[in-house]
This record gives sequence, structure tokens and C-alpha cells, in this order.
Amino acid sequence: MLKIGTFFENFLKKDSIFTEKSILLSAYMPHEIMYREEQIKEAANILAPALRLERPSNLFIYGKTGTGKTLSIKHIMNSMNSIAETNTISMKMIYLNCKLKRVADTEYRLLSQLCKEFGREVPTTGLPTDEVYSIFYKLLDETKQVIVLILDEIDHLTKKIGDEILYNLTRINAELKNAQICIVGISNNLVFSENLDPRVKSSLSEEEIIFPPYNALQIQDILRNRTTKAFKENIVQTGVIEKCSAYAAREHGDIRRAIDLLRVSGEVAERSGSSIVTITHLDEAERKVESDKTISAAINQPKQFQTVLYAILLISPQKNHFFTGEIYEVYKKICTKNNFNVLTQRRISDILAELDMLGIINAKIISKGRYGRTREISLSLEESITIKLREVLEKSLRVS
DNA sequence: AGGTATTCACATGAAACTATTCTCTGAGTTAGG
DNA sequence: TAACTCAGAGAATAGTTTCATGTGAATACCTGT
Repeated sequence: MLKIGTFFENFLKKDSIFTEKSILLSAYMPHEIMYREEQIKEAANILAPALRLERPSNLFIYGKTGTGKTLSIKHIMNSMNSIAETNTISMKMIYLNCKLKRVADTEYRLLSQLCKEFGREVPTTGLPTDEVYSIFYKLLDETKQVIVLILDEIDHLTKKIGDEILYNLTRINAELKNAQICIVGISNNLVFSENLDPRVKSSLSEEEIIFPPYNALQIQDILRNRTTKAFKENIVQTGVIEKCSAYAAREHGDIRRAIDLLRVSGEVAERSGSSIVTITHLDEAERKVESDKTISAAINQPKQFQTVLYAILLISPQKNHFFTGEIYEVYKKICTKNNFNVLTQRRISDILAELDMLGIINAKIISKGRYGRTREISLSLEESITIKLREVLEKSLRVS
């Protein structure tokens, strides 16, 4: 039997192929941002008046995931905030991610986060929203200042609770005597503003910047740059970076995925005791990233989601596509057998739509003429993932 | 044959309900002066 | 009398249910030839 102590000692002795793994984590902030000079300059130009305590134009930033939007704006924010601090300018930029669950994904929570930024804790519940509004107004208007409010993933916010807050926020300036507020919205949905209240739309997008996706060559360049910093020399075999960026370019130029993939490749290589990262490791990493993603997506869903998904997994070996009604029958059986309470078909319909959104299943609404209209559903996962997922769900739901 | 009407099996929407978590308020209680 | 406790009212939120309405095309049913 392996002594666990020896294992750790060996682990320590074996030197890592990484020099600085944190460089490949998504939280890493590089000092320079490659291929985004233009966008950064443009954004900086628009926002710079804030440093002279003039209200900048509201700004809207579009671009798909992993095109450097968040990174660039944070970069600008950091430098502007530090300049404001050293020169004692009462300007402040605040970054909020509207997608984060239980942080800023509702009107109330958004406002309470803002209050918190100004050093005033607001209870998580129990207060009327109006109250939080007036607290925020008061805090804001206490001093003469310019606030730049960055709302990342703003499309999630409006999808969930509508555009009323945005309207209120854009209108807030008229009621403030001392302070001024400027809104920077970031969205990865390119047609986001289409279904926005026209008043909000016009005032929010006084200026717009579009972040185009990186092309394969740019991704390669960025990956090389990171590789030299993150790995020891000559660790990453030639061809790995090229293939990695090809993967990412295929996925609409998502640099985050490319970097993730590179890091996991390194981890895979390290775990298998290899001293170099090869293409085989990369391939394995791709599978791993993919399956980790779906499994963690599934496991983080509520019980009922998992039950529905489990029902789908039970049907899928028999047919390659099936309908809402069939799933509902199987689902009901599972529930009664295990003493879960059975939800209505209406709800299951919504759950199926969400599973589709998550990319776990593939649902298409078809009409079978005389025989009704329904979703035609198929599982969009590889077999190996399916098996793993089934095990995970069985454990989590305690069924068999 | 060709055209129209039906009809199925859900989809989609809106509103209302439920349970949980949390605050605020004011009445009642307690302990010390 | 000040401090404390505790129940009740009110909010926010996630997850549902209830009720109502919408929908695409395969079939049933006509119609006139």
C-alpha cells in the first residue's frame, strides 16, 4: 500500500512544469492587453472627462464571450481609479457583474451592492426597494462627485427583471444636485439593445464600442505570450498552441476557453507524469473541459432539474429523439417511485427549455400536424459524458 | 382533385401562490434604581 | 424607567401552480367536376 506521506514527499520533489500557473487562471489581469489597444483607447477617450468631474457619455460595449471586454474595462477602471486617488479627484468607477447569482442580479441587490460600495451595508432582505433607492440617492448626492457605473453582463439583468432599473438609473442624473452618474453597459449579446425601451436604448448607448472576436493568429500570439510566462521553457510541444487556438477560433474566438484549455492540458500532462505538454494531452484536456463543464452545470441545478435530466438519460438509449410528453411520463414514474413531489407539465416544459439553453439537450419545436406540436428533444452529449453524468445524478438524487 | 376546417399536444404568457429568509415595530416583560 | 424579548407585519426571492391563449401542419371533411 502506498504511504500517503511518501506520496506528498514525491509530489514536492517532482518539480512542476509550471512556473506561474495563476497566469492561466481566468482571474489573472495581464499588464498589457494585446490586440485591444484601439478599443481601450476609444473607451478611455470617452470616459476620461470623468477625471475632470464632467459626466462622460454613457457607453455601451458589445462583444462575444472571451473577447476581452471585461478585462479591458477593468484595466481602464484600475488606472482611472488610481489616478483619481493620487490626485484626490472625487471620481469613482464601480464594477458590477449582473450575472452573479445573489450579488447583483435583481434591482434590489444591485442597489444594495451600490450602497455597499459607498460604505453603507444594506440588509439582504426585509426593506422595501424604494427605501434602498432613497438610501442610494442620499449616499450619492452627499458629495460632489462623478460615478462611473460599469454593469457587466447587463443583458442578464434585463432579461430577468426588465429594463426599469436602467431607466431609473439613466434618469437619476436629473434628480441629483451634486453627483453625476455615468453608465457603462457590457453585453455579449449583440442584439441586446433591440428589445429595450427606446428611451433607455437611446440614453444608454450614447457611445458604442464593439469588440470583435480574436482571430486564430491573434489567439496564438496571446497564448504564446502567456505560455512563456506560465510554463518553464520548452515544456509545451510545438503544435499544441496552434491546435489550441484552432479550437478556440472555431468557438467564435473565445480566448478564455483557449487559456483554460492550455492550463488543463498542463495539468493533465503533469498528472500523468510527463515533463512536456503534447497534443495528446491537449485532446484529453478538451474532453475533460467539456465534460467538467456539463457535469458541473448539471450538478448545480435544483433537484427537479436533475430529475428531469435523469429521466432524459433513461430514455435516450432507446431512442435518439423523443418528445415532452414521453419525458413527462418517465419523470412522473421516477418521482412517485422516489417520493419526490411531481411538478406540473407546464413547469417541466420550462425546465426543458432551460436545459436546452444550457446546451445539455437539443430541443427543437416541431409540429406533428394532426398529432400536435411539441419539442423534439435529443441529448447533445457524448456517450462517455452521459455515463458519467448518470452516475453523478444517481448519487446526487439517491436513486438507481 | 383541390380547398377549407379541425384537431392534437403541447408551447408560451401572465398572474397568483408558497415557503423561506430577513427587517422593523411596538407591545409586553424584566431588572435595576 | 431603560433595556430586553418576542410576536406579527411586511419585503424580497425562487420555484411553482393555475388559468388562458397560441400554434403549425397532418388529417378529416366538403365541394364541384
